[in-house]
Amino acid sequence: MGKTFLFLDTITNKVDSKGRVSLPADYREIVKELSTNIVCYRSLSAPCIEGCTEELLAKLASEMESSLDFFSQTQDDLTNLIFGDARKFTFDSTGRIVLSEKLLAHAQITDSAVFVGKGRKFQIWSPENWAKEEKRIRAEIAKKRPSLTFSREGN
Amino acid sequence: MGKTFLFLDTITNKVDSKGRVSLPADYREIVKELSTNIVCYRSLSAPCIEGCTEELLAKLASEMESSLDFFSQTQDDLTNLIFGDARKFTFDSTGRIVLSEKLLAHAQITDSAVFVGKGRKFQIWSPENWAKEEKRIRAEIAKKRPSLTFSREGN
DNA sequence: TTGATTACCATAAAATCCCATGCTATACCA
DNA sequence: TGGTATAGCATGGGATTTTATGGTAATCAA
Repeated sequence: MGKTFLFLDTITNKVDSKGRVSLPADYREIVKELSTNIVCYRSLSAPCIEGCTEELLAKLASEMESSLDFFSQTQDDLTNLIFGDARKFTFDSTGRIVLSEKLLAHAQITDSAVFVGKGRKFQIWSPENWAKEEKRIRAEIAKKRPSLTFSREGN
Repeated sequence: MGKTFLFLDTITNKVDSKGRVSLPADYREIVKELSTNIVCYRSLSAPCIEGCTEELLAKLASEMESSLDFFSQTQDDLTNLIFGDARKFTFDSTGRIVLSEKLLAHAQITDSAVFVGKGRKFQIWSPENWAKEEKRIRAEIAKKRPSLTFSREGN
């Protein structure tokens, strides 16, 4: 059934005055392969845009579809937040999507966007925020698992 | 197999003196794709209009038929309310539906309508009420999952 | 016939598509 | 191995299509 796919790598592309960005070629490949679409929304936990396949969101929707959930208040709140914010993004023949003003503002992106693969999902950051975030993550990891650090050349 | 479809995004359109509103293009696409209809009714829990595909209501109806659980009586009452209130809305060649006085009044909509995607369903709010509601939801979610909140400075 | 509802036309703005160009990484050949 | 051809990708700009929305005509019911 579900084909395996992973959003990987970290790629920086330019955002032009119309808000257009090239979706990394590998991501486009996934979309075509699964004949699905890309869906993006403001991350709830960080100043970045989050993206995934429409498929993944649809699965979420199906789980909330049963009659037991039809009238649930909490479900209602959650779905409003997620689906109300998310939007489908189709790319043109040259592989670009147009990010909305709302998303760009949330991620503080102006003229460059960093795509960061996260497996089933991916994130889009401004170069500045991503630099900070990456540093934070590495520091966090180093703190939690000092045994993993073996060379200092990276930092 | 049910095709995947999702009502997404938050879109504000004008309501003219006749009660006409453009159904967002993406929503129209879904209706055409599934060759179904849009059904709207007064929300039972909020001052807004709720909408979904005719298909979904049909599914809800069959689930109620076979549901024997403890709460079925209550749910039965709720579905009665919905089915009694719901009406089919077809859009014209320019993509507009005409909302009834009853629905507009319930949602306190005068000259602008905010469509909020909820996955299999969507809601229609007045801009004022939606602003309040969105604030309420975000506060609610933040309370329940404080780990999700972030500060703009980046900690 | 009159009031109300529904269908159709027109226009401006916005979103989308497509062509052309430059760049980069890989393949290929001497 | 080094230099060059090639294919794929990113990006700029302009043409085209869609969409929202105001207005008018046609249809229906009382």
